[in-house]
Amino acid sequence: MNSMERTFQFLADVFESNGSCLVTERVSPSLSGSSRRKSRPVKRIITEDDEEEEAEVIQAAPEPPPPVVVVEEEIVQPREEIKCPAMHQDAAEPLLASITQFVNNEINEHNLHEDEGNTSGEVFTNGNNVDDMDQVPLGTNDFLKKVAELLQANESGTINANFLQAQINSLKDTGESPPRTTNGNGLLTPITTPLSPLFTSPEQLNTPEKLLQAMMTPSLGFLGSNGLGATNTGLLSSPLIAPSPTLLHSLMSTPNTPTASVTPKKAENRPPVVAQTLKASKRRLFDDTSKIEAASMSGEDRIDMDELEAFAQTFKKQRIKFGFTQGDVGVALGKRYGTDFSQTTISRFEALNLSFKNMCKLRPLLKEWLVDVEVQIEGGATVTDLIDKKTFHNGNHHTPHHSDAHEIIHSSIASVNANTILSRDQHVKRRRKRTNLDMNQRNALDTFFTINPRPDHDKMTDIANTLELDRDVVRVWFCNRRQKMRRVDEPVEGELLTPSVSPVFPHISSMTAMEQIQEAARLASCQASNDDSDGTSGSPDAPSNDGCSDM
DNA sequence: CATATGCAAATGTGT
DNA sequence: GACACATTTGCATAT
Repeated sequence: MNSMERTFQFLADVFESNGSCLVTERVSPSLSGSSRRKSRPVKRIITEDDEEEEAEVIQAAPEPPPPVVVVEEEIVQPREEIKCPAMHQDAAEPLLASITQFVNNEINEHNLHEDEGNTSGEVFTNGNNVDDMDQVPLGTNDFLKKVAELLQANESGTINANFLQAQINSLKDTGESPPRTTNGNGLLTPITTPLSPLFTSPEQLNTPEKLLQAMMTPSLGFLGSNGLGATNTGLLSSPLIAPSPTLLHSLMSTPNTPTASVTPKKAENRPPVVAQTLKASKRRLFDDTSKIEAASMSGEDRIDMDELEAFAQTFKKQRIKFGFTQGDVGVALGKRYGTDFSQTTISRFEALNLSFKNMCKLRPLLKEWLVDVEVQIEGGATVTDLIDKKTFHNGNHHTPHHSDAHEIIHSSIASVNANTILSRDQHVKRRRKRTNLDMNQRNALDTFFTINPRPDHDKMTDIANTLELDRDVVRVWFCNRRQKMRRVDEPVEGELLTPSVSPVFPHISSMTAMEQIQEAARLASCQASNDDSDGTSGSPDAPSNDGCSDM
């Protein structure tokens, strides 16, 4: 989608959202706690339906907005709460008319007088589409240029509601840019429709003027050549003058994608616990942490985020080009750094589905690996060679034993000058392989938890023995379980949550404590596949009998 | 088969 | 060492 398409698409959306709120309410971002999870993915490539945070960071930029041609301050400032009355279908027309009028005014005022445009502080470095606008003299910003382009095509000095609507319809129907050719509907009538009475407050983004201003602001995504915004280089594109992201979110909001402005249940000193359930489904944009981090950043650092995105993109491209799968990369990294990563992690990295911090942490590793691979290939190595090596390593993957990893690295991966890295990563603290609890173990643990969520050391040991699990695994399980329970117990508004105590056993709730204990013990012993279920070791029943006392 | 994602295990940090 | 809480990471499985 080019800027014009987006612009019109936006308009189309606006008019299409019957009965919907053009600008949805949004609570103060700083407190919104919309992300209950402290750390959320960095992904910031805005997709059509992204409705949350994102530019908060940018907005927090301390720098004052540079002098700009068209963008007025009022849209540089807006933040926090933005509400508006719902815009109904019948309000569309007046609004459309207003927009049209506004555009006309803007054009007249800013551009049509100017000749070859690009006068005052005008910068259009991204110059997308500019070239094919031969004689469009507009010089204020892309949007107006587009409008002018259309006008020109329409051979009219003005545009009107019908024309706009036609463009919108055209866009909606074809999914393409509105045609440049004459629209020819005799659409030269100046607009006379007054502003919709629905939009009156200057504080809100509910006037066509503001809508347009928003649209004309590259950082809002309606203009510019891509969704990254990184390539918008003109003054108007400067993130520093970006209007509140709130605007964007508001603008992008639809009834179906409510701005998840979840009110934090607790004060900032104790951030709300995250219910990962919902969050995980939509890892996206900047999280609170990122915002904070980014907010404290200045210029260059912030660019880093763009670099991050760019790198992720590049990385993926190269990776694919070289024929590596995500899993391959994960393993390769393991060889180099002693701690391999899963396909999942690589996938998330590429998709920017990691926290900002996490992205930053992984980037250098991936970067090095990529560089080495590139060097090797340039040095004559065939992709096949690399893949072979890679494959070879894969073979060892299943024996992720610390020391082994090093051997492997030294021997085979030598190709990729791992030496450097290795020396630096002698520590190689391997992450414990994720334990996969089977159903019986889960059930038993849940039951134990029901009985006593905080078993002491001894009970923990008993449970571990009973379930044939590492005591640490059990301990961690209880920790995580309690964590989960807290989340459930303190659900944030609007969150779907399951009962705190896992209903693993449909019948469990009707059981007495003792029955539950016995059941747990039974399961435990069953799954243990051992013989001495009669408790010669005293384990099966021990934890239960003792443990139940406190419940 | 490769990649994306839900859920939760493991880890890090501070107390 | 244990706990709470936040965060990272990966298994299992969906796409």
